Amino acid sequence: MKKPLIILTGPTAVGKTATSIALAKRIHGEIISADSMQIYKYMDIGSAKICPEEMDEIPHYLIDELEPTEEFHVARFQEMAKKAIVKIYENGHIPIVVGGTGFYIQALLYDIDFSNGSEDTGYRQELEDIVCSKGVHVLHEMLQKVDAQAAQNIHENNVKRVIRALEYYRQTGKKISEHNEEERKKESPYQFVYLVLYDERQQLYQRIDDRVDAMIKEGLVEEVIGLKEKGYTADMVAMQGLGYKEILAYLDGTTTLDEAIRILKRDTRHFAKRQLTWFKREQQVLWIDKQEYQYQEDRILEAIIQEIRKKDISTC
RNA sequence: GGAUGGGUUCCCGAGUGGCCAAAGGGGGCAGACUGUAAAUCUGUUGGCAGCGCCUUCGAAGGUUCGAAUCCUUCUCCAUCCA
Repeated sequence: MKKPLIILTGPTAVGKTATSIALAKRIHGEIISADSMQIYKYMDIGSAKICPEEMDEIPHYLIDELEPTEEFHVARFQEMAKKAIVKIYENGHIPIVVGGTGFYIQALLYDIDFSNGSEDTGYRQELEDIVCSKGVHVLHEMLQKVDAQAAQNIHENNVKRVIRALEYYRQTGKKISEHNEEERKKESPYQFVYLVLYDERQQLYQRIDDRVDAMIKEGLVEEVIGLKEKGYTADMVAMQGLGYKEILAYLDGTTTLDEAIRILKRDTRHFAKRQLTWFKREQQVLWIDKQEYQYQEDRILEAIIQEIRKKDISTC
């Protein structure tokens, strides 16, 4: 019998955190955050991180584990999350993966193989130089020569992905398109329930706007000033998160605060849309439409519990 | 009251006789995604229907084979002079 794994996700600001705590308490779960930003220390307000009081005794993993200077990526997430899962099983509890980073969830759920080498900064730099001097088309043609399928899948303007495909070939001698093809066929090693909290667009966008306003009130600007004072700069991955890059632009005098807030709201909406697109194409997801339950938390929770029971996962 | 500049498709904004349903940007909508993913990238955006038709460039008239583009009047906005 496969081991149980519950995934509770959805677009940003839909209300995952509150529901996750209620669920964890109900089914003896422990929470693993699948969030590319909440892993970082000192970035609390902008990442909408759950605070210790809200956790309400429920153990949380992958929150506040890294310094903003550290790099975080899928492979690392997967490694850390798998360790957390083992620990939770040892505790006799059920792991609940909560967070909005669909890519990370997929990597964990299907145990995608990322074992082939680490990034080769030298080679990447070399490729970036080619883009600068000769343009994106030349780089794309290089990919065309070694992996025609990948070249067809990846638009030449998507330099990051073209570089990764080239890097993959260089490190492994294999085509990334073939690797992806194989990984795609994988079956999940878990007995899982993939829940996506959903709300209609208008409603969601309103919540996003309200949440950004609330973040400003809670001191997002001060938080970013603090990070700046600690020496964290815009070029670090952590500082490219929503809420940080926009406020940083304001602090650097590039925009006014009002403009920064406007952009932040807009970018967050765009982000929510991308998340929804991702979940739509994921297999076996169960959508929990909040409207259907009149936005009542207890009814939403009941619906979730029912879905979990259908999968024969113990909820005692 | 006079002078000048201007009113363009959801918004900003180009276009000064045909190649204009109208550049470009924004926003919206849709999509991709297998080591930066809160990132990166793509498509689409008047209506109906098969490169055809219909409505659109402040309003109404006019010139012309043909107008968002020229003329007339009206209207609104901006700035300046009284």
